Parts: sequence; C-alpha cells; structure tokens
Amino acid sequence: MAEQTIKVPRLYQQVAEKLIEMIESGEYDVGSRLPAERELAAMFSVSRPTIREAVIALELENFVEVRTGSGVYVKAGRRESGRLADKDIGPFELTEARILFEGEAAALAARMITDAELRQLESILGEMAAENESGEEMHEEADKKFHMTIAQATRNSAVVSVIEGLWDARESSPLTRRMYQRVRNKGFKPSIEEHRDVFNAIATRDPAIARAAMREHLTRVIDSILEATEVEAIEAARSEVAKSRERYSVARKLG
Amino acid sequence: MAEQTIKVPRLYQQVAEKLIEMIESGEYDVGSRLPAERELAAMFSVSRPTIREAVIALELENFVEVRTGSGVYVKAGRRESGRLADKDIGPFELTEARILFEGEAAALAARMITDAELRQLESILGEMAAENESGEEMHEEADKKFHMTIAQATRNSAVVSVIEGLWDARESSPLTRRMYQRVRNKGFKPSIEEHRDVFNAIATRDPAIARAAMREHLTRVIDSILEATEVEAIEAARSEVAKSRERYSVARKLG
DNA sequence: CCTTGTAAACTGGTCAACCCAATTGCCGGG
DNA sequence: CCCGGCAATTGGGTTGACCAGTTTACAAGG
Repeated sequence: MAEQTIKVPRLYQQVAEKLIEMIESGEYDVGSRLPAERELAAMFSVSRPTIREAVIALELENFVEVRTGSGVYVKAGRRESGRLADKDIGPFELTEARILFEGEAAALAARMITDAELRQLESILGEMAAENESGEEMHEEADKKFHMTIAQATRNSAVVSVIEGLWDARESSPLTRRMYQRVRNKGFKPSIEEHRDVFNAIATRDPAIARAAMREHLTRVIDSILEATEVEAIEAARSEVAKSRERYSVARKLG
Repeated sequence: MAEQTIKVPRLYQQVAEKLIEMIESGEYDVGSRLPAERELAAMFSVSRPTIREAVIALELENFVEVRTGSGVYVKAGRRESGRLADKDIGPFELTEARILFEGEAAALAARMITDAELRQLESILGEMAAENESGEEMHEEADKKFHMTIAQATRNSAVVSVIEGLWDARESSPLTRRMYQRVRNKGFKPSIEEHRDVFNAIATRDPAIARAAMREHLTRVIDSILEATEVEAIEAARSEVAKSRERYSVARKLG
C-alpha cells in the first residue's frame, strides 16, 4: 500500500508551467517571439496539439498573444509572477480577509459550538494528519473541513457562505491557483500543531482565546505564502494585518 | 484602407462561448456531464482538438472539471449554489454576520483610510440626509455607498467583495426582502447620527474605536429589524426570528 | 435471486501527418 | 534604391489512430 496513485498533471499544464517559468525568468523578452509551435513541440518532446493547448492556456492568462501566421509573442503585461489581473484576489488579500473574518467566526463559534461538533473537529485533526502522511494531493480537504466545521458551529449561514467563498476563492483564477500550487509544492502542509492550537482554543469556549488562536494560525499561513512565493512586496505590503501589532490580546480579555 | 478584415475569432473561442451560454442557460445542470468530446465535435461540426481547446478554456475559467476517462462535468462554483445570492439567509443572520465582518473591516479601514476617502465618506453622509428628506426610494443607495466606501478603504478586494455580497444578500430571498421592506415601511431610515458616529470613529484612525462604532451601529440595525417585525416574530416564533433574537445578544457580547 | 468479476464499451489524453491561410522575407527586376 | 512577387515560415484546423483510465453490462458463481 506504499503505492500511491500519483496524479500526473495533464501534459499541456506541465508545458504551460515551464513556458511560464521561462517567460518569468526573462528568457524571452516582452514583445519577442517564442519558438515556433513545431520547434517547441520538438523541444518538449510532445506533439503540436499539446503545445497549442499550452499556448492557449498562456493566452487565456494574458501571458502571450498569438498572431496568425506570425508567431506567439510575449505580452507587455508586467510579468514577474505578480501581476494580478484586475478582478482576481491575491493570496495575501484573501488570507488577510480570512484573518479578520474567520477570527470573528471562531470567536462566535467558541460560544455556540456543541460537544458533538468539538469531537468532530478533533477527529478532523486526525484526518489531516493521515492526509499529510500519505498522498499530498488530498490534504487540503481536511483543512477546509476543519475551517468549515468551525464556521458551521456559528449557526449562521451567512458566515458559512462567506467563509466557504473565501476558501474556494483560491481556485477562482489560474493565477491564484498557481500561487497556491507553488506553496504546496514547496512542501508547506497545514500544520497539525497550529490547527490543534485552534481546536484547543475553541474548546475553552472563550471567544477572545479562540479569536486570537485563529488569527495566529492564519497569520502564520501568510508567512508561509510569503516564504514560498518570495513574491514582490508590493502586494504583500497591502496586508496591513500581517505586520500589525494590533493583535487581539488574550491576556487583556482574560483579565 | 477603410476596409478592415474583421478578425475572425479563433474557432475554439466561438465554441467555448457557445458552451458557456449553454451552461449558463441551465441546459446542463451543475454536476452533470457534458456530451463526449467526440459528440460535441460532431454537434459543432469542428474537430476534436478544437473541442478540447474550448474545454480547456472553460476549465481555466472554472466552468467545468475534466475527469479523465469519465467526462467533463459542469462545476458548481461558478454561479448557482455559489454566492450568497439566493441562499435564503435571514435578516438576523445577515446582520449578525455584518456585525462581525464589517466591524473588522472598519477596524482595518481606520488604519488604512486616506484623507480623500474620509472626505468622500463625509460627503456621503450629506447624500444620505438629502435622500432621507426626499424620496424614500433612493436612500439605501447612500447607505450602501457608505459601507462600501469603508470596505474599499481597507484596500482589500476580498473584503470588498464579501461586504458587497452581504449587502446584496438582503435581496436574495423573498422572505428577507419582505422583512427589509417592512422595516423601511415602518419609517426606519438609516440614521444619520449613527452613521456620523461611525464616520467620526473611523476618522480617529483608531481600529478599536472604529470597530466598536460599527458594531454599535449594526447592533442597532438588528434592533430596528426586531422592532419592525415584532408582529411577524410572533407568527413565526419557532423559526428564524425567535432563535436569532436570542442569538444576536451573543454576538454582541463577543467584543 | 443476488452478488461478484471481468471484459467490453466509452471517455479523455496524446500523437502523427496533413492541408490551409496569413505573414514574412528574400530576390530579382525595374 | 524601390518594389513586386514568389517561397518559406508560422499559426489554424482537421483526420485518424492508439493509449489509459472509468463505467457499465452481462455472465458466471454463490
């Protein structure tokens, strides 16, 4: 059973990935032409249809522009893994919002949660550990389940919807998807210890403690993303919360 | 010179567009399988590679999910069961969520807001007053604008999108809409004083003060709804309203 | 009768070779 | 030096075939 079905990404995705790397590394200047599809096919040892699929993927992400009969050209859009297309939400903004909102959800959940839900939460920690051990692919499932269970414990469907939306938003655009993928590839897995801390905090049924624990956990998530993506500070700088000292003080609330 | 050959969109784009239309028109339910690539190819009278390209486009935009050996399935995330809209969220849940989330947004906004935005906020107070005087219809516009301006001051698009979603959610279910209508009919208008308090609090640029003010404001909103719907609350005593009535006091005490 | 295997049918994944049309570039004639 | 035209190059799209997972139907076995 040591054998795991390693999910082989589709070929065009691998090719697209490599092409993006090449473009981001400046191997092809903006405005310059990429090698012909036939050449690329030879380079990557794949067929031309596969190359075409990859090119289309890059085209949809605004990395390149294809001119019929001429070639595919690197688009002007400021490259360097950063350029968030207007509409999509970057991982930092996303996680910052989660710090704010899930912190409050945890606080409310601490007040409302039932013993049964607490047991369920704890069992999810087990699942998470199991997933971390085995296939890397699934491990986010338990993580989501953990956070959603807390959300549901608030007994507020609006809260549940918002938090689920925030979670799913990471899959919303190819760009953010790639960023999270990068984080995963770097070996960052949801820390059991951190989640257990959150669990313990909620188990105290003290809102302030629960909020502080959740904020702490998500703040570390931001740190992970930062570390993994060595991303331009421009976007990260927007995250005031990440560097803020205005953390909720557990001690203050306890007194 | 005047004659320009209209650029014919690439074939895969045309196909992708048609497929999106079909999906959005509900021709294929979420979770259901689309016709096989070979069938689609026959349907659109194009080759299979072209269909594949179109499918990849939909996949990148999160419309569908491709399962090898099985088929391509319509994804849920995009619309339908996704957003807060048509989720049937009661007014109390909604406002409770706003207390939690907008409170935090206000706190963050207090730290981030620019002088220009502060001026804009203040001018919205003026609009609100004007709307209260004249037609009742419009006055919610200024109210929304007020809250959205604060959200935008956080410089976090995830926060903005969540708060806008929460606002629009009041139009989601018929029940919720009727309740808000009732509140308006009872003569409850967004209080300028309350909003000015929030404005002043944010102007101090102190997160804690801003959060408290926003929570206070929204807590009063819940009171208004409670008061305005008291009769209804008796009818539906065992459902939402009664439960929420006891609930919101919990949220209030969290801070 | 129900269960269980297993093989066939189906579906996406990929490849190879081919034709077409637009673009580019070279080359020779003016 | 300029310009027209032809040929090479490039993307756009097609056909047909084969492979590898999934699903399904059907028959053997309990």
